[in-house]
Amino acid sequence: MATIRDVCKLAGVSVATVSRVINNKGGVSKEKEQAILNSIKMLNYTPNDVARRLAGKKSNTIGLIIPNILNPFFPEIARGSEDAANEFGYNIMLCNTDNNKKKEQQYYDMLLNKQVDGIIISSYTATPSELLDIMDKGMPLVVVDNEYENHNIPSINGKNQEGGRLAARHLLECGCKNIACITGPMHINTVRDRILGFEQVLKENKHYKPNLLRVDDFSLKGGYNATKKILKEGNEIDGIFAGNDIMAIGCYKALKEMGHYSFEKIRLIGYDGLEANINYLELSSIAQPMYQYGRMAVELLIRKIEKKEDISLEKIKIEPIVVKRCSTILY
Amino acid sequence: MATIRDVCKLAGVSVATVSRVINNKGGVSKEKEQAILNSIKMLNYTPNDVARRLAGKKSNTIGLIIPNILNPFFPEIARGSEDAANEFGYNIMLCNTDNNKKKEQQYYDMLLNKQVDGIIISSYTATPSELLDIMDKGMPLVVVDNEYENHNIPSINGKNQEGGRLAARHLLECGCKNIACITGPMHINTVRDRILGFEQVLKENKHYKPNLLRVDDFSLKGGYNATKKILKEGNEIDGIFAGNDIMAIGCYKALKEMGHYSFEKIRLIGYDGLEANINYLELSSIAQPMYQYGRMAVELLIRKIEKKEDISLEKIKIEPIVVKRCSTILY
DNA sequence: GTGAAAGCGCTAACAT
DNA sequence: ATGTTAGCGCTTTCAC
Repeated sequence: MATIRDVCKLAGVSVATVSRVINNKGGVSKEKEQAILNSIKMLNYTPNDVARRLAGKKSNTIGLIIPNILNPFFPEIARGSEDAANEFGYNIMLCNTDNNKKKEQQYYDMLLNKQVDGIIISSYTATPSELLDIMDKGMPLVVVDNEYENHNIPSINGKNQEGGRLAARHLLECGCKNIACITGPMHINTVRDRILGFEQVLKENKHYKPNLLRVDDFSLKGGYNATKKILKEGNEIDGIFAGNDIMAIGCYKALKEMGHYSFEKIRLIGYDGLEANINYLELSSIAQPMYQYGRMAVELLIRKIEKKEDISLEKIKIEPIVVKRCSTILY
Repeated sequence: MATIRDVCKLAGVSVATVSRVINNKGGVSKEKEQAILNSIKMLNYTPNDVARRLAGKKSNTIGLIIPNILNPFFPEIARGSEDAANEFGYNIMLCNTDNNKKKEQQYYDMLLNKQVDGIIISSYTATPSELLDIMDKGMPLVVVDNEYENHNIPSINGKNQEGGRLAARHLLECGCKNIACITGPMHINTVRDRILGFEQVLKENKHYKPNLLRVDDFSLKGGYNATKKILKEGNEIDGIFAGNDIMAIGCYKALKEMGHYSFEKIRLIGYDGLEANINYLELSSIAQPMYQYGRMAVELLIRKIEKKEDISLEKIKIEPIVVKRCSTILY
């Protein structure tokens, strides 16, 4: 690979002048600039990112810390981040933590050590003080799919309470009166918010039934088991709000096995609005634009990295929308 | 962050001695070694990867080039790679190409420029000579989910012909006589091989019907459309081999819409064996261990990176297995 | 406008 | 066994 020295020899100038040109610093005569540009073309020269980084510049790399790329929620965030990063000339470093604090910590260290320019993190387990520590070390950071109310940590998050309200209202509009809620672990902020909004609307409409709430794994099996249980207990149910689309699929499976082949008697709505490839049952869902979350996180990060803007107060909240499909709208 | 100089000052030795210790080069007295180790602990020192790389060592980073992380096939490869990489102290740089040659080329350049230690690539479009060029530049490389017969390019790939044969045999065993094949584009090597094996077995059993082959997009919609077409043409069909699981889901959807709610009259088998979360219809499939592909690719790469082994002749071929589920085995 | 030279943090000859 | 020093490829200050 050609180095800056090859270029400056060929162009008959010093390294400093070449550096000025490749960094658009100005103060270089037209002739020399042209000569340098030509030499760069000739040699097919690209400045070495590693050396640049060591000399105190950017590494053009962003770390992406997520729980698990196998969870269909995260590829959308990853792809959104990667597309945006690519447009700005950055690469994405992918880190799966399984919500394991030790792995998470290990990745912070690796990313700091590799001197990435910024970190995007989606985690149920990260505490505000851990994140603030990272920011204090001068590492820009944006949280995705979570937020920290009383701390200056920039984040992109859906309005989960509002999403819960939308789900409740939609099921009520469908005529449901006995609505169950089958959800993931309540220690997850987004989950708690969804339930909060959901129950609020039910209470307002006098349809709140506390015994129709079931907590289980955020997985297909979790949705399946919870649904089976709640039905076997003999509860009268005519609607289900599932904590996410994967659980909703599990619910559907359970319903089907118990003889509910159509959604006539029991309506079902999920959360997230996963891509059609995955939600091919076309279950209704409260959709959030995860791909955009990824994009926005990168854009925010880059405002900080490149323009030194203070983004610490930016807590972006995205409005969810109801996607009405065949599990709530009957034909 | 502490540097090697902070450590050597605190320990009262030279940088070289510290370097010897952190690289386990030996030839350091017990006392000094202990002093250095202590200083490292005190200062919470970690050698800077960027500086190390610039001084001619590894960057502990591996590039992963795939078509699209949104395609449920690739998260498994990504997660397998990442897990293995992590165990060896490496990070993964994620690159989505959409099988676009320009993006692919751009990523090669970025990864070379970033001086990653190796590249894993899954691509329908990359030509052998492009890949050999990269290897010639001293960049270790492993191909996943593809292989190049007459070139010394290391690869991890499923035995696709064998997979096609397994699919055909299984459908025949189920009593199918008029078996359609709905597949993705034939310019993809893996696809061609699957069809080859599939047709071979049908021919051997005198059940080959050339007019029952349909090529469409490797997507849910592709499977859906192809199935509708083939049925509307009035073909007598009692079995379908779908090119991958996503297409199989599309087939299922079409079958259902055309009145085939069970698999009694038309059996269906897909390919890949996607994770249960995604294939919750529990369609039968010819399964390949994509997660392992990712792991093995990293392990191979690291043998080359760390032990300088010649891996250019390693073309690993993985045996697929038949996963019999409710779309071929009826209860 | 241009160049020489120091320095980023580390490794590896080469000396001692 | 240990230290000195010259790079790795780039940026940037400081002279000129």
